[in-house]
Amino acid sequence: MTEYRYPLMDLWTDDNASMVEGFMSSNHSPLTWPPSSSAPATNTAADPTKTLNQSQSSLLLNQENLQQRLHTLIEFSRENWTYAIFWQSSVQTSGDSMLGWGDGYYKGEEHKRIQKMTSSSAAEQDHRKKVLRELSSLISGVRASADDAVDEEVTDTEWFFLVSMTQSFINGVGLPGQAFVASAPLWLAGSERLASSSCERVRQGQVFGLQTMVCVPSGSGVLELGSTELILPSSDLMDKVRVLFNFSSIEIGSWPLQTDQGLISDPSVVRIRESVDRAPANAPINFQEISKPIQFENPSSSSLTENPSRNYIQHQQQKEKQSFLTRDLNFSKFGFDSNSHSLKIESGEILNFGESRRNSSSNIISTNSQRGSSNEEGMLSFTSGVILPSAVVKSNGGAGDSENSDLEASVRESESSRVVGPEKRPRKRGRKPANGREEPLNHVEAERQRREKLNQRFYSLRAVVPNVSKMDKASLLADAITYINELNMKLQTAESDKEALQSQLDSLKGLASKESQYSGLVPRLLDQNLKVLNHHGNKSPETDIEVKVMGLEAMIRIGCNKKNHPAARLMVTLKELDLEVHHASMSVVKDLMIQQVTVKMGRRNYTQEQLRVAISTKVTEPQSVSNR
Amino acid sequence: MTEYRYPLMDLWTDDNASMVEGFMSSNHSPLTWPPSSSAPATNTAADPTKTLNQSQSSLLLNQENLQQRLHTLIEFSRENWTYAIFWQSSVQTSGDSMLGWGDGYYKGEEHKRIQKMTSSSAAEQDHRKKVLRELSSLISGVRASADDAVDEEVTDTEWFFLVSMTQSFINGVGLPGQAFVASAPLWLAGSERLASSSCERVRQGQVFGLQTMVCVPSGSGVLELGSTELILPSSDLMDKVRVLFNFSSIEIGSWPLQTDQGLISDPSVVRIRESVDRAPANAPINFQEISKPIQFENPSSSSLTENPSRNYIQHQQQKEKQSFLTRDLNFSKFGFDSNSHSLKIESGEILNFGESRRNSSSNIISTNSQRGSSNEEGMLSFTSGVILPSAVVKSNGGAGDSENSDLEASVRESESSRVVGPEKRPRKRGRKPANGREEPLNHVEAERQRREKLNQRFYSLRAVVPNVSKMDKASLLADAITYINELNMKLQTAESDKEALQSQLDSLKGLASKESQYSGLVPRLLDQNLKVLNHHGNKSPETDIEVKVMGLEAMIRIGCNKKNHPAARLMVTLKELDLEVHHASMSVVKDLMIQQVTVKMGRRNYTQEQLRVAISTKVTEPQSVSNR
DNA sequence: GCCGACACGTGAGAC
DNA sequence: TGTCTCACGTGTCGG
Repeated sequence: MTEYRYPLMDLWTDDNASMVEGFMSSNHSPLTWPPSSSAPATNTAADPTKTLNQSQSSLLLNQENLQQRLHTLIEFSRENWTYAIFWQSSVQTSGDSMLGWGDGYYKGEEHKRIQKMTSSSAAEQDHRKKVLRELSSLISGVRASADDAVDEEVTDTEWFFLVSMTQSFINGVGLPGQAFVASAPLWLAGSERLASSSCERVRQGQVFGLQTMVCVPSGSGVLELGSTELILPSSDLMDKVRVLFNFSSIEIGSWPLQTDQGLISDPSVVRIRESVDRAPANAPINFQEISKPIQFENPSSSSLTENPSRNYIQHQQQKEKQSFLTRDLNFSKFGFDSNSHSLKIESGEILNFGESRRNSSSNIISTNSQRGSSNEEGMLSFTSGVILPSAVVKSNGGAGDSENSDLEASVRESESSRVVGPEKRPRKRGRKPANGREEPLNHVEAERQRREKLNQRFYSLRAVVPNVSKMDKASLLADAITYINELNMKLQTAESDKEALQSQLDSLKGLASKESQYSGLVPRLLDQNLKVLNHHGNKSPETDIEVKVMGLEAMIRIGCNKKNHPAARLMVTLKELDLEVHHASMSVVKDLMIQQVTVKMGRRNYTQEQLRVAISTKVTEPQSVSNR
Repeated sequence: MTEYRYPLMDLWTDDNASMVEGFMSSNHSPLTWPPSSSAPATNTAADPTKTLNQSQSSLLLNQENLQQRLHTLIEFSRENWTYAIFWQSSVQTSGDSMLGWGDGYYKGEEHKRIQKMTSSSAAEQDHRKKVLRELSSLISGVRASADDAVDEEVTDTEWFFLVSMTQSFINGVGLPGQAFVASAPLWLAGSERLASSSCERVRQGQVFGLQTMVCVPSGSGVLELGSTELILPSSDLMDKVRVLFNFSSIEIGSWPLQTDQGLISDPSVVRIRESVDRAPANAPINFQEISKPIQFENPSSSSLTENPSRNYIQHQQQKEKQSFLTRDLNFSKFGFDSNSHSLKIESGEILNFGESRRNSSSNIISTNSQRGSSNEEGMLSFTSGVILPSAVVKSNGGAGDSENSDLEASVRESESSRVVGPEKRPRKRGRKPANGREEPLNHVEAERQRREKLNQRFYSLRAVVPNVSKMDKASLLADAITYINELNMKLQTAESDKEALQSQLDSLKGLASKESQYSGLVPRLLDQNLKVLNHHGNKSPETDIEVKVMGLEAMIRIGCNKKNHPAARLMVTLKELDLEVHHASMSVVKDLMIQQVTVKMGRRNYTQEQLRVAISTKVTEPQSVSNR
């Protein structure tokens, strides 16, 4: 595949600034999380050279785009989700798989703004504000008005969302982990359900006012949604997730309703159950230990493939090796060094190893400003550091964690553009101090960042446009244009179809209502169908299901109303459960259809109860989206 | 509005070349008009300063995008349109309004390829080929293999489309003009209807095999569609036009069916009725006379607004004034000068006055290669020249007309990159011949064109993405991304709604079908569904299907391999066909599954053959992955 | 060696 | 004033 690589960066920092500002300052609604909020993500692999190869698969999650998708998912959903988080999976050097913060979008609770604080005490509130204030002060200098921040209340869910950034789940731990390992969505609705969960995080969510939490595995991670409202499972959400997060691999079309217990086939996978959540808070963060073993600093040991662009990276590493060391060394300072108040984030600090070359005058460590990169060869695997202080609800360690690279960037920036007092360690190496004039050098940097930003956008676009033929920028744009046109077209067609159907329906309704005989039945049917429109699958009352499992064979007998093609539903269900129909017979008596099927279990073995539950949930669901 | 201006260019010429090639050469199907075909357009105003202001309204039609939209409109339409043309409106200095060629997309007649020539005589065919050959020779050098062009037949509609490029309509003349003036769509269906039209063009269309012609006013012009098939009016098309050509102003939502006569409120508007069409063919084209009075050459007389960017234009004009003159002077040569054989079109010749500055080394007249610009301050209003030879079906005047700026571009190009024999007039002004070395100069030019192309794409993207906030490139990209996501979302929602409605409808139909009176609607619906079903037709070999229809009941027997859940497929198929299962039985013998089903037909009545085809296509389809 | 695509540094306009 | 965006010419890489 000879495609051009676009550097995969996360975000441009002007949006960062707005995020911080939006969250901190009082004149913005603190409940509306700006679209670009994010925090360091976990990377997909600790070895950057491996990640480089991965980055050439064009389906990689890219942060910006991720944010957009989360945004779209939440805002266009019928249900009122409070937040969405994408937990990004990664493989540690130890071989463990881990889910860490990928990106998140916080919408907030709509009607809670007035009677804001329901559960949290004033002390807790003070604590939160304090943390945020410290965080804010760390990033102060972003805007002049940042000092008067955090006088706004911090809602429970807001806080829950915030601290989520620090969490991670190893090897199937917790709700996201379970969903990921089982490759099956988990839907917890109802406070009791949440409260009784085995997942500490879920219980905490319940404490913070959540009533619904959902985890949907999707591609390289897990999508988590939470709501303070009670939201029942619907295929609608699944469809949306499939559309927005279609990573070609995972099929989430049909899924039995599951609790977070059960259905995890191999219990041994859950190794370190909740150990993360029980890690001590306030643990000092020493990134030094963690970043050291990362191969990134040892280019000679990671010559896996002779990828030409990889040579760039290595070359880049050679040049910047020492800077990395110093950065990592200084890294533990963040959040504890009160001198960093004066640090300033310049817009557009972007981690930029994805770019191929730099000319000699610019061996800059252009770090990603807001989030650790989760998707490019440049990512530094700070994630291993993120694991440690997870679930830190107090002290600035937790919150500050999300800002580490930001701070790093600001450190670098302060070196390059401002004259900072001498440090113990030779921090200043990042930039050649003298290159003649100083002003154009900054300009150069700014321009570089602008280019970077643009490229970032390009890559994001690349991710949402299917079938981009030539990886070429121009072709990409052209394809995007045609794609948009096609989408408009399809949408238009779909909606005119919808209209036609609706009118057809209306006329039919008019007819049907004239019939005296059916007038009793029609309203019910309509009702039921309207529910279908709302995508809530409720059981029709008069369905009885009998399942008998005998060894590898099973017998299923269902009696139900003949409407809505129960035979099709049952057969599709069996197909999805991977049950091979051995014999089947359906008969209709008046309005009742009786189906009797014998199946052979294929690769999967279900218990009688599992089978019964799966079939009954699936079959009584009016609408299955499995076929299309 | 403080937005950055993107240069509004029409097309990049590599696509041009492919267009010419695709149309000319024999190894490409000549019926498939490449997506980038186009021809000189009329401008929206003769005064460039006015146009400049217009160009800052972001809704301006841009050629490339126009082409895309036409493409989309045709290809995604249910009906089988043969071509689509957008007639761009413009205001002459005389105050007259005029519709001229904006852009066109030719799809062709699908099944006519074999028995291609139906009406045109061999002489006519020769004539067409000759014209095309001359045209081809004019542009020869584009590709090495361009010499053996035009041995393919030129179909009637192809020719009709081609000569349309030369036509224009003043003040409500002709079908497009009437539609434009009346702001109402005109739909002519049926040969008689066309033949009896007052519009010469329409009658000619009928002669060339069209059965349907439609003109829909849209924004700054009129969209014309034609088809060799009989297509009855539908709101579907109108909707599509509204979506694709939504210029915010014109509402074409509901409209009475109208002929081309009548409904023009002010008959006086139709001033020069058909005078254009009756202009003598073969009239020599003297652009000199026409281009002279155009204000464009007289910047001092057009100081309407003190737009800063306008200063650029004027400055630009000052610099290039003389070139324009020479160009226009030389213009009449095109198509008659056999010496121009050796001219070459290099890719990416773009009319480029929209760009603000050029450094001193590049006072180039970068002309638009294929089409005259219809939308930017740089447009030359060649349209006034185009009027004259309109409806010229013979002589190369008609066809060559569409290539004038192309030729101009090639002239310029030949000057810049190749050493051409000395011309009578000082053509060479376009480029400073010496700037030191020669090789990097070409590189510079290439790079410039590449940038131009990119900008062009950007602008096109800008046109299809609504609500682009900041005109900034990066923001544009970001907005495009969110827009795509939103579209996907909406589409998904719409389709699930559609599905829900459909099922609702199905269930209701089940009820209503008991009323015998309402089977009149069925055939159309059925047809539609069968088309959908016939979309894919790969049958697996060892499936045998037996269908017997007896009145309202039908019996289906299928024997096939038990793999891939044939029962589920059959049941889903029956569900989709709205067949109510009365009884079914499936049994497996070794690898063979035998299914036997009796169904009752609901609202739809199928013939035995219909049912058999529908079921077999559907059931033998392994997986229907309609989306993506 | 030519061509296309890209990133880069740079000067300049806009706010 | 700085900040941001842009177009331009150039060096360079890969096909």
